Amino acid sequence: MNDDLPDGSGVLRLDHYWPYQITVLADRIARRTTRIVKAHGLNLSQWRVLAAVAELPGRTSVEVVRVTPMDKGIVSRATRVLLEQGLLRREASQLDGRLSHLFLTPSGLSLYHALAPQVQDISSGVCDALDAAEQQRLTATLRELVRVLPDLR
Amino acid sequence: MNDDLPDGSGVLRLDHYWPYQITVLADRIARRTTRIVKAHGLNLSQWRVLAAVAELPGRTSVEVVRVTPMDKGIVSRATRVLLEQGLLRREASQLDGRLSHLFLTPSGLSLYHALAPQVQDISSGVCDALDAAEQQRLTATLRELVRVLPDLR
DNA sequence: TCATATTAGTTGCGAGTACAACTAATGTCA
DNA sequence: TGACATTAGTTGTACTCGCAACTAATATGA
Repeated sequence: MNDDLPDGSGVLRLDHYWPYQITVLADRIARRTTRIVKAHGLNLSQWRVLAAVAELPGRTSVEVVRVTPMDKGIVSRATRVLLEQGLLRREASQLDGRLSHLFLTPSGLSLYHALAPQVQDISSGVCDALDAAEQQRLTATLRELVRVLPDLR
Repeated sequence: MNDDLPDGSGVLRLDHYWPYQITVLADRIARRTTRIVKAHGLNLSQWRVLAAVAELPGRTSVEVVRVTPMDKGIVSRATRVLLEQGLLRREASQLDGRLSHLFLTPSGLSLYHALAPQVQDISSGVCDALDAAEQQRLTATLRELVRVLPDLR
């Protein structure tokens, strides 16, 4: 992909460089998501923990870290706040005393169901710009990139 | 794109949701880039300013903010450090006393030429996973998404 | 030409993040 | 069994960021 390579002068063309495009997009998505969840008293990390637990109830902190671009320290602090706010509930594992499973409380679930559609609206308008085939290709390609670019943590 | 929609239960499937995939990818790119430039005494913001000025010498701070997912305060601080380190040079505009143009010094340019290939290597290995057509489509689609999802700042 | 609005850039400060050190529980293997 | 390594999760700390307030220069328009 020549778009990814510098021109003759050895200078990186930012707007033709896909890692840079992804960085810009991710920043815009994060700002919009932050704005939405902040209106309900959450920061972005707390929202991500909530969403990860909603997706698969019973996830442990380590599992949240694995599916999420967050440090385990951040997950720990976000979890504590969500527990204090009564949005999350924690159950110590019977099998392994080190870990505990996270679940949404009823109020956590209702907050999640209030927020998730708004967060999805960020992308739904954008998706209209792409036809179905393009969208399909995009997610497939992104999934491949995620697979090929492993996490260094 | 059904992949972007929640399943019947109203729960967002993170790994099928492209904004989330982009967030994960951007995080991995940022961590790797940070690691590379930190070894040369820069943080990520400082590197971004350096790269933006290298791409188009004479850019002002506001122009750097426009092409970059950074707050003007962050750009201001990053610029000051780069000026102090002798990597950047500033020229007050003759036409408008409020703005000044930024240029790389010789040592700034040589640092840029040392770092840029390493930063590019982050993606070049990854690109091998995609054939040329896929890569072409990816950048085109991303450019479209960037266009359609405007910056809120 | 003067009052008002806008823009470029800086700075203060509260909040959030990264990284590493730490505790406690479990796994490994002689 | 017992020494040692690994893993889950927490916490301390320095750094970074986001936002808004601020200064100074330019634009606007009666």
